[in-house]
Amino acid sequence: MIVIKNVKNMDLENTITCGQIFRFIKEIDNSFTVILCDRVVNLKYINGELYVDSNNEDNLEIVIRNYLDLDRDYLSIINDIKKIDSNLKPILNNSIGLKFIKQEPLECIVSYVISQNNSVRNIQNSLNLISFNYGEKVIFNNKEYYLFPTLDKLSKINSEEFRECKVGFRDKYLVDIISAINTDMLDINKMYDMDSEYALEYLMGFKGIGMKVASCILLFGYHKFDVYPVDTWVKKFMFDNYNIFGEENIRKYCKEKFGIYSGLVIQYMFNSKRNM
DNA sequence: CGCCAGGTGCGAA
DNA sequence: TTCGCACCTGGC
Repeated sequence: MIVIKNVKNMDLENTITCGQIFRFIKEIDNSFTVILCDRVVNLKYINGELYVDSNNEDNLEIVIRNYLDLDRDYLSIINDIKKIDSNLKPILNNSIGLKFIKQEPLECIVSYVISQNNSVRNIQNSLNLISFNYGEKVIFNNKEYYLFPTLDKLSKINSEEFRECKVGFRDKYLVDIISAINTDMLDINKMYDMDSEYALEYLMGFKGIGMKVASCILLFGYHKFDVYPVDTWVKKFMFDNYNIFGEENIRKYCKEKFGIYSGLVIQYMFNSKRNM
């Protein structure tokens, strides 16, 4: 167990449960157990201190600081956005403490391909099945957990085996995309350096990745904050509050108004549906 | 039962 | 280029 002190403006529950990640467990003591790519961690936030327990304590503070993006000043970003549009104050105040989790690109890509036309519960179920069947077993606090499989393991799963993990018609997309990653046709490292617009087009060149999924991958897997998934909730919000209708109009409006913060603003809008 | 879930690919106009 | 539709799965 380690303690990370002086963690300001942290809404751990919202950050974990707002839909960025799928593999977490809310414990009865209000802590959260989260399965990262290489370890299982239990997180508890009390009065500005983050208590972190894990089966693997190597570089634990660094790993968690990076994963939860603790060193970015989200409060000043939120204040900047308020200056751009004061009408967003209620939503922004509601999102104080929401961090953007730095996900592993590979798991992020698989997760969001599965997410298309799917429910959160089904997505979680599929990802847990894939991990159970093909991932490394980890014992933590006397319980068994399964890490998300490595690329090598994933690349050996065929479409029928994916179906057994209840991914449905997305099986073929997964096989093809994972094969592309494995052969560097889809270079998941190169995307860090790509311009957002280019990276979107690049990802959408693969079947099973449309605008929504590509946006989520770049926002959550690569922290490209100028990319924004426009979903049904955001559409409703924009229509109700700005009388703007249609995905393209929403994109244009947000890009002009919020620029490099567009992705954050959109996520705050999405997040607001949960608590307001 | 039928409908829908943080969509996407496909074929038809 | 745009439009409508089918699609695994599980919950309601």
